[in-house]
Amino acid sequence: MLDAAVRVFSRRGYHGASMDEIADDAGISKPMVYAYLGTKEELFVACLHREGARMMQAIADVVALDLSADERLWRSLQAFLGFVGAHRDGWAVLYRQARGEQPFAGELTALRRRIVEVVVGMLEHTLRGEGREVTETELEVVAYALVGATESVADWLVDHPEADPEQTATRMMNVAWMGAAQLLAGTLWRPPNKRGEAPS
Amino acid sequence: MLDAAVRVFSRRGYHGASMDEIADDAGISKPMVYAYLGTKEELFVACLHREGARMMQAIADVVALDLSADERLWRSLQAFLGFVGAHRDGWAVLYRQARGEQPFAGELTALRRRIVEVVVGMLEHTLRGEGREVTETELEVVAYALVGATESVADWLVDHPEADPEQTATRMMNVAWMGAAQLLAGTLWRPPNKRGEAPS
DNA sequence: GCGTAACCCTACGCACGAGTAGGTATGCTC
DNA sequence: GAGCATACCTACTCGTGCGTAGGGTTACGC
Repeated sequence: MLDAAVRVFSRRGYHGASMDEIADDAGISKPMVYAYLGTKEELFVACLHREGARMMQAIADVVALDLSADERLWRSLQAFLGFVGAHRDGWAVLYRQARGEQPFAGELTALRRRIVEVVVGMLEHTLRGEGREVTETELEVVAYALVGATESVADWLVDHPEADPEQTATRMMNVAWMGAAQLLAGTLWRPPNKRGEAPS
Repeated sequence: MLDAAVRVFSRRGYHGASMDEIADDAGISKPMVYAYLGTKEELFVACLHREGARMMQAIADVVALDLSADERLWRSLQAFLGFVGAHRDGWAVLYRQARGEQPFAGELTALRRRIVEVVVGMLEHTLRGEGREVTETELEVVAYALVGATESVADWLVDHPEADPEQTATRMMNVAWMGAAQLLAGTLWRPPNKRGEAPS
């Protein structure tokens, strides 16, 4: 039922998808779709929520495990990339469609916010262990960078079906974690200060 | 003229924007829009090309400079984030709208491909200098990760107008470059191999 | 067998917006 | 000043697709 909607939305885009086609794909008629799931907008939101919840679940399952910081990150990346690999349609709906349409951008932002919070939590947890202090904004930017990097690689993965999600996760680690490891160790990169600018 | 189109597209989205509104915003009438810029689709492509070209130019200008690897990356990040900060509408059109719509996804993929190639070039150039060998795929994944991370941070920047693009670029460096620095130095993260999996 | 109710369909109304036809004003040529 | 071209607008046609009204079909009660 929702599956059909997700398929069609992912093929045609939100606007390109007609309720007729969704009904057709689901093997029922249009009024039934309206009876069960309401308007097109409600239907799309329902898809969004289900796919989003599934994704969060896949990640949360891994984060909940009691693992070392690096392995937890690696496993999360695997979970995320694995999920995207296995639910390409859902991913397309979530990230390629929802983002552009104002009515849904908010939903997506909320989802992403939850993911970022998970990542911030992981970073914070590790930092606490190391006894270092970092500002909230700092963490947020880093988390956004990690999440964005992973999303981008997920996109790449969708376009390269021959690639192995697990190996890709490992490659991600080679950028993300090695960078984060430096940060956690307190090594900072500083801009060259040639023109005598006053540091903030 | 195109400016008005970019504004409206960024506010309403591709489908949400009506030619009437674009004409109105531009201070002319609809037939004039058709006379000057053709159909809605052609108009959008024109916006895409202009904004894309501007962005590439902003980056290319910096990449062309003869700089050390880290400073070049940092300056590129600054150029990119600075551009996004200064052209939020254009960015919204490019990345939030074009991505979801099949007719334009190709254009965007091409643009992104060019950016990735620039990044791959930077990485390769540096690696050559270090005398190390890495596979093309490896580089591509890393480049996608960097580009994605930056796009994501750019999005964050759009939603946080109070943030300073330059400082944000520096923060990005703290993830991207410190990670890349490890890679360039040949330090690799390897997955824990608890369950006796055969390494590939 | 007939009423009735649950269920699902075909076929439509209606709004919206892309693209255009035909008219009007302003300036330029002779 | 008549003829003409250029620049622009108002007002329309027409397709498309969301949402629904009203009809057919099956199953059950009496």
